[in-house]
Amino acid sequence: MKFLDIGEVSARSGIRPSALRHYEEAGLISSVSRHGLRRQFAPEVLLQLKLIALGKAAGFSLDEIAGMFGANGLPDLPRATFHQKADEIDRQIRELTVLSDTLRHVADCPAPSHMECPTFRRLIDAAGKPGGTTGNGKKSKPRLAPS
Amino acid sequence: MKFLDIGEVSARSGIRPSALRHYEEAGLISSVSRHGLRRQFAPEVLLQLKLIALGKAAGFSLDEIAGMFGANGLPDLPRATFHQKADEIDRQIRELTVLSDTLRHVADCPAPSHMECPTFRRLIDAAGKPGGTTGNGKKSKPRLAPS
DNA sequence: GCTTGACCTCAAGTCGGCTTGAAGTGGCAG
DNA sequence: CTGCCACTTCAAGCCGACTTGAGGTCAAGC
Repeated sequence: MKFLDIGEVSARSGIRPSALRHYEEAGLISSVSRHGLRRQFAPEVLLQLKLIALGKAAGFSLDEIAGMFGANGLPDLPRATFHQKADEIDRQIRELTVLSDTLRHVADCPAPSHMECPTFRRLIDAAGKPGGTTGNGKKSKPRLAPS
Repeated sequence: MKFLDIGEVSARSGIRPSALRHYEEAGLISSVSRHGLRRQFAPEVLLQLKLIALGKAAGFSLDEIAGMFGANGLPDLPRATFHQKADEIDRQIRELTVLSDTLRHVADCPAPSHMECPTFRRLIDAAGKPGGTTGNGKKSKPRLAPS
């Protein structure tokens, strides 16, 4: 069995060793053994890391991700939870769509004051509404992978 | 002209006074005057705050948002910039769509090991690609509104 | 057998976006 | 006039997700 040491995992995943150690500490991944001091990772970890990246992109915290995909990398949460997460993301998508539309409108609308443009206000109002979910306390923000 | 003091803005927007002061300091909003010590806000600030919420939901930092919509609340960047931001957001939307699809798949696919499911792997691979876009390495994280 | 260089641990630092706390101000109801 | 209480400022603290740095270990190549 060919294991990977942290440098190789880092090179192949683009994730820094310090972050990988951090993930291991957080229980998101696990090394199969040590070679001397050095962690040895199974190749599957690369796939797990993609999953983690995905979760992060969705705005989940490392803890949440750890909950979804155990250190073994296999998802085993109640299906309903995933649907719920997916719904949450879909809501986020709708908001982003509004934002995108709004930005394009702002770019194109010749009105002197956007605040008075009905289209603009309609767009913004639409953004405010999405489902009253707004009271929670924390939202994540995803951007793609940190280089 | 009827101005709002910070408590009223807070009540109407759901944003804490401390956050509003923070926004003012960051140049995202501005108070029109003071009544004694107290900031007086024009009612338009409520609309501006929606814009800000929108921007945050999109993952922009406060600085970026301040850049898009000045303290006057009026966007006055070069139109091309807005189109560019919109394109960026559209890209983000595509990524989130993949994630949402993946989560639903995970919830529904009966395969014993997702890692071996071709659909799953295809989705994950798709997610991995979106490549080098912003390369910035950091984006903010929105979870729902902080209560 | 000694150097090298990739790895190790642990503590502390960083950054964004606020929140919290202490100490002060001042408009307005009574 | 007095007291209240919402506001004010400023500094410090917090959280998540890492990064950085100091000091240490150790397998392998010369």
